[in-house]
Amino acid sequence: MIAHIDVNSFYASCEQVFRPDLWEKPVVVLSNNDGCIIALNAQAKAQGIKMGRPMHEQWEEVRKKKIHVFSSNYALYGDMSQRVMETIATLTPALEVYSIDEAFCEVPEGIQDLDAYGRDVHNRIHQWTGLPVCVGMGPSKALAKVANRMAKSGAGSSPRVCPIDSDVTRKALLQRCDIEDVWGIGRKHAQRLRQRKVTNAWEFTQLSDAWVQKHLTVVGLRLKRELEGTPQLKLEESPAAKKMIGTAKSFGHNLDDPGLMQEALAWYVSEVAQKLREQNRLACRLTVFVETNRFRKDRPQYCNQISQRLPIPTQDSRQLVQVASTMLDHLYRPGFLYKKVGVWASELVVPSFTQLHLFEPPKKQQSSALMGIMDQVNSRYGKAKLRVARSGYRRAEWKLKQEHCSPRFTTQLSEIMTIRGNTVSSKYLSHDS
DNA sequence: TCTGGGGTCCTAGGACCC
DNA sequence: TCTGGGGTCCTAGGACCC
Repeated sequence: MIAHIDVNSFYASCEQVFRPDLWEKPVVVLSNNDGCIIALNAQAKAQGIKMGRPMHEQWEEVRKKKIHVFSSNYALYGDMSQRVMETIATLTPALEVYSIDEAFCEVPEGIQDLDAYGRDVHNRIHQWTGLPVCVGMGPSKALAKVANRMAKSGAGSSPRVCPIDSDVTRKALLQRCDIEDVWGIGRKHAQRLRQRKVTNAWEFTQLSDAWVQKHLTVVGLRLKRELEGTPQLKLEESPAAKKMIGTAKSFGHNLDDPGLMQEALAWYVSEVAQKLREQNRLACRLTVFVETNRFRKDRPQYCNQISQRLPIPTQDSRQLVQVASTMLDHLYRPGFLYKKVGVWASELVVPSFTQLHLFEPPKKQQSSALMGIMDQVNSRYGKAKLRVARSGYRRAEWKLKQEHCSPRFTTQLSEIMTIRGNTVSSKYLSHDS
């Protein structure tokens, strides 16, 4: 039996944990650049706020309804996530961390009362981290996901908990699960299925294998089996090695200055290089791309990318920045207002399996010693304190906008809360609290 | 004016091999 | 008039996830 656990409105809930003044209040969290709403709690939903909509259309409404707004604070969410996962690990023999706010785990052998187990999981996480979760259980991952969905909508056996432990409940819950809400059915597939009069998960399981495979590929077929109760997906206890590592962020303002774009790119490439070193991988291929703002109908649009195999696989920030910079020179066209530049490292290899170059002697040791020192300095004194010269002197002119960020309560000593007597006080709390 | 970021997997089609 | 078969590798694009 597999359990699926996820935190309700994770980002919004993280913001609320350290702000008792916001408990029971509507809270939303914004995407990078404060562009869109990417998380909202039940109170904000109840006020009619919608996920994914651009903020510039909603500011007025948000102010009028006194919704509390936060920029995303990944230092906080990442740390809270780790605490949740560590808590779940105390209640299961096997855990798969599926995303920042979700996990699959094995229900321990010999558990008779699934409902009680689900409540235990919920209570422990709530007590240890302050975060609310829902727990779904079923014989396959997809069914555990459906069960979780149902737990959220209150169709479970007790609040926040829902086991699928018989064919009767399986059928009943699949019938209550809209086709759009099935894990693996996105917007396009849902549309196509609706055209075939398939409106819920149960009807999906009644389609022929041939049709499903033809229109939804083998992935869809696998999903159908999972929903029928035959597990197709194993619990992945150790995270798979990354196949690509990249970063691509919108600028705070649109740019036409190639020098600033080079700075931003060098910064992103350095982040990617650091991740490569953390994960002990060398990149054999680098891809750089640029984009203008596709929403601006009044401006000419341009997007393009270049991908290049590296002569020698590397994780050295300097080499990667240099290659990427030349690629950007080729991509840049004057006369456009650029919104985004991005970079992906791919064809990642383990250092010991690296193919040597016939003509260039390896300089690996120097490079890795220098990069090692750079990483150490930065981990001690702060991100990018030591960096490639090309990046980041005029960062204010391109970095993303984050005007509503909460403190890094759990990972930065200078930002933790202070508590005096029975009042919670912090310079970050709003004045009316 | 302002519209996210970081990924994975699958398929089709073209280029190429003998 | 009639122009093969079996295979690999690569890329682009589309779908999905959180």
